[in-house]
Amino acid sequence: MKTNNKYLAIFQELSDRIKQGLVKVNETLPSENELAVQYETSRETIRKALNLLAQNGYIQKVKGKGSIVLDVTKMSFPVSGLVSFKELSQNLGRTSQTTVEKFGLIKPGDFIMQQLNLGARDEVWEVVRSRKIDGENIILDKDYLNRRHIPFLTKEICEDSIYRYIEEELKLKISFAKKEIVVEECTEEDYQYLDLKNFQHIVVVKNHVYLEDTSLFQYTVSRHRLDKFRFVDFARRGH
Amino acid sequence: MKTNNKYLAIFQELSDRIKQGLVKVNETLPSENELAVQYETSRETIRKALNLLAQNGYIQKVKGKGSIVLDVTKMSFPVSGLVSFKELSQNLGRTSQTTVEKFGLIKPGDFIMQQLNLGARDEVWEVVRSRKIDGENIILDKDYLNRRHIPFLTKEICEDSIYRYIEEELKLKISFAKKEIVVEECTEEDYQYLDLKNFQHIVVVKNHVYLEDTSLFQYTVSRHRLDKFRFVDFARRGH
DNA sequence: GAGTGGTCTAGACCACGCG
DNA sequence: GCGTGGTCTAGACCACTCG
Repeated sequence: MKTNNKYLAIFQELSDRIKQGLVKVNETLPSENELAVQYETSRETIRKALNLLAQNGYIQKVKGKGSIVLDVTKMSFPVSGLVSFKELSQNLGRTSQTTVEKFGLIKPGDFIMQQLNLGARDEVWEVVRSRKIDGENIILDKDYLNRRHIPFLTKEICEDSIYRYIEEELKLKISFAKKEIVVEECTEEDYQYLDLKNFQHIVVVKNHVYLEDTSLFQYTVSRHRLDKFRFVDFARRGH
Repeated sequence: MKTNNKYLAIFQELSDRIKQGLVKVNETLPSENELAVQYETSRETIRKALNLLAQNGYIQKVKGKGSIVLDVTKMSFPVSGLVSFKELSQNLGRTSQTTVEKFGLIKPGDFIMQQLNLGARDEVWEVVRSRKIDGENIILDKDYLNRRHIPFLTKEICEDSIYRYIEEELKLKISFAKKEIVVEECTEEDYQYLDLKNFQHIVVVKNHVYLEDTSLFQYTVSRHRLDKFRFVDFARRGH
């Protein structure tokens, strides 16, 4: 939202135009020199903006030719990166509902202690939430938050969005995550909280989430019913 | 492998050091100004290298402090991005074996025509390969390659690596892919070629792969046995 | 040969963390 | 106040595409 940054503003403007289809797919953008004149800035600043566009799949830069606009409509919606459920469902525009199934401050067991690099004295917030989409409980989110970073938390916050609270109220900066996707057998807990039909397996997304100062503050497990799971990504081949 | 690029060379050197543990986790790298002196280059060039390190999860840059080294050992290895099976299994260092189950030039059906944006006259190479790891057939790869881009192909090439052939022999530049991960019910074909035990579902990774000139040349479906599937990624939260 | 993007430079000013 | 990374500039040379 900051408009201090010239290159971010340019990136926003160009990506919006591409998303809205105002620029034709497979045609080139104006050259870097032209853009530099148009935006009254230097070429390096334009290049920063264009590199962002390329990283996010909006354009393909070809040496000697120009920056070709890619078809971004077919992507439907990239769900890679680090996005909270509330942000995700808002983007999807689907009716969704969150139920807090478990909430409390606990002394972590060995597994969680290890996942969060905790000492014997540390406490964590344990939050288990089910997500209902189009009338079915489909996702079970289990969060473990280090109390050192999140001293205070309520059930009401968890019903809304933990990330919103952390970023807007606590002013902490969530920075990056190590993410793992695997498939596991359903547990009793899954059957208890989700509408699982006859599925015996469940897709599990595990996240270790870090703050800007590189401290690990959250371990999250997101369990998705097989038939409703979808992960979309844009990948570049690095040379 | 090119060492023309100063910033790439610096990125390689620094990432190697971090991977080998020669730099301590949670300590900072030398400052950008120091590195600029050490490598006899300008600060912007150093910053290009450091940005690459940050994007790939090696460091976290903090304003006013420095570039903090992250623990890259716990990542095992990120399998995101765009990597062929041969490259992947080499990185894993596991015994693996590829069997070409089907190979030929076909007139594509409606579905493949749509996936590859083909016309009525176009032909595609259809390649079905099973991958045996540690004695079990676990992955079924189905590739569809546009003959306009790959005029010639042999079974022997498919037994080795199609990507190696495309990049090293044909000198084509594979550039980016749109990737989707879902879970589907097993098909007859899955049961025929894979050691599926009693699993009823299978993880499916679908890729649309593009060349540097943004032309779509390949549609790939990679079907993984549930219990052996694992996807690891490093994600940054964009603001 | 003209135009494109890719790399690199040497400087400048700013916002932030820390003592 | 000092050092850090973040942004921005104006210029340079190169490799590449295309007519």
